[in-house]
Amino acid sequence: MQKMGETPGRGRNGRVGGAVLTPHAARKFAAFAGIGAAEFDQLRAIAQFESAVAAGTDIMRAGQPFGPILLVNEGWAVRYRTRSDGRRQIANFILPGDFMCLDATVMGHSDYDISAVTAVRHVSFRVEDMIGLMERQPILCAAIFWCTAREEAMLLEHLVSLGRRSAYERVAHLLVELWRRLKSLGLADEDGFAMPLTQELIGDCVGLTSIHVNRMMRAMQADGLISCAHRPSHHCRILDVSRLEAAAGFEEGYLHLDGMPGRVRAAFRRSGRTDKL
Amino acid sequence: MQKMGETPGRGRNGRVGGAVLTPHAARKFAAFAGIGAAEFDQLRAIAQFESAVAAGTDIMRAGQPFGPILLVNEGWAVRYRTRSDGRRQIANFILPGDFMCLDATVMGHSDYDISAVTAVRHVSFRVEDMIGLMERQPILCAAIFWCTAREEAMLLEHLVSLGRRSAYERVAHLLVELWRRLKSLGLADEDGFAMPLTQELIGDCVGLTSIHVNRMMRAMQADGLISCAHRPSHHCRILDVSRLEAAAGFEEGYLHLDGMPGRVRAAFRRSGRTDKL
DNA sequence: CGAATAGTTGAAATGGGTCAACCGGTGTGG
DNA sequence: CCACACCGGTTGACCCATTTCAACTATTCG
Repeated sequence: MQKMGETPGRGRNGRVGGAVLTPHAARKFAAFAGIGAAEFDQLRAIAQFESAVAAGTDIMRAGQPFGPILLVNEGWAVRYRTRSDGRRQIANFILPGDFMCLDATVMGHSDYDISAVTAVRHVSFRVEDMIGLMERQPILCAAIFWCTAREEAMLLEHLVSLGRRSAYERVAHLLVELWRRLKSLGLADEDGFAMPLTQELIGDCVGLTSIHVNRMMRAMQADGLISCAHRPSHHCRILDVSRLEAAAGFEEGYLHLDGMPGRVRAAFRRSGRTDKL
Repeated sequence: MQKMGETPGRGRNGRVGGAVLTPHAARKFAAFAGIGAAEFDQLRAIAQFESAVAAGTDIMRAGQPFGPILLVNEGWAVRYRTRSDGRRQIANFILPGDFMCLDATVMGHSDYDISAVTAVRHVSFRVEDMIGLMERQPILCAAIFWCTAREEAMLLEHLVSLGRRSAYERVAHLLVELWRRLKSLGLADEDGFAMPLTQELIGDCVGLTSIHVNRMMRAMQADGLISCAHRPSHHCRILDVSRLEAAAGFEEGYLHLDGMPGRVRAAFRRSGRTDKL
């Protein structure tokens, strides 16, 4: 969590207005909200430019007024809160295709920090543009509402972990969740994924000491559930998915992989005006 | 958490279409989103009827398809998740003026349970009506979005409690939060509030045993921070607000008492069509 | 080469859980 | 009207999961 500031970098594809979006968000919208390419293009049209920030950079700071809404093209970020004594609690990890600062649409300032875990590339949307689009295209409004509802569902499951799961279960649950999310993005293999998190980040996420996270992960290795390699590129391999999920008490319902129900989609489309851009 | 079912009761004021809404929601909307009486009346117009349920009744069950969106007129409810082994984690307490099942606008089924802590009166909104209204009146859409964003902010603070606060701090924090919320509704005195929660509910909220909640509350009494009376009507008196808040590590920012920023309000109103009901 | 970062391991301390008993009020049925 | 059961709160003794403190290793970076 270091110096603020981003390389406004409009990288290799950084034209203003209609910046390049990585396909993750489009796939997510298509799968869950039935958003077609034509509709998604309207979102793409108001994208401002792409920025690239280095690992460790602060992207948003608690108490500060919101800037633009951001959509991650590549890389991992963390959203967290810091207590006055310096102890930290991570709310969630932000992966490609996830929005950051969506609540800028209705709130003046942030009550959380976000910083880049790995190098991150993201595009910006002006709040006013986003509001305008949501009004013109109710189905996109629904899709964005869906994103926040799903995020809240994941936050609730996280709460269950902290309140009612053992240390072993918490770590296992986090690993399964990350793997599932990455797999749905096409960013994980069948048996594991590239793991950029330190044990300290994991601890700050699941409410444990990094030391105890270490012990739990070594226990899981001893139990034949996972195997982790740090060098050269941190990788986490899941040796037995079903046993790991059982150990975590994992139930996938909260990920809402079933998408938006038809009747809702219909209600939102009824007055959609696809013509009027 | 007992039998499902509500008395469709359209109580003493239960006409269909424009049921009576208690002023809590209107005040909340006015204070935070700048929603005027005329705009709020459009919400009132699509309210279906009022229902009354007894304490302990299940209002929503995890895995079930959503019914209508509900707005609490009176009473307390809990939203929680139950693990397969029966352990329970409470997400939040629902007070007068709060919506329930707002995510029915974009999700098919619930991943949480809600049940009535006290007797509860609430009004229903058909999902389709709510979607229609949000499209016609962007500023009401914003207000509802604001409700969910604020709920998420409170959930995040709750996560901080479970992950990074001691038992004593957690209980203190919950008490302060409840008192503040009730006070902003005009439902608490300067020095305390009527407390319908059992120590078991408090424990399920803050991730502790009811036994340990008891110890913490007695310690807080011994420390001169609070004083609780069970009979006849459970009441919690706060003896020293600032010391209690200090003990809790309470920072009010996450309650977002400052409301929606003007520029957002302006953006949402720009295309508002107040005429077209 | 030396410093900083991440992981690993052990021993001791502790916060909160578990088990068990008891109390007081309230409601119910005989 | 009383006896009894039940629920919620209260307290104590003991136990164990996780933290804390401390040391050591391997690796990367300047």
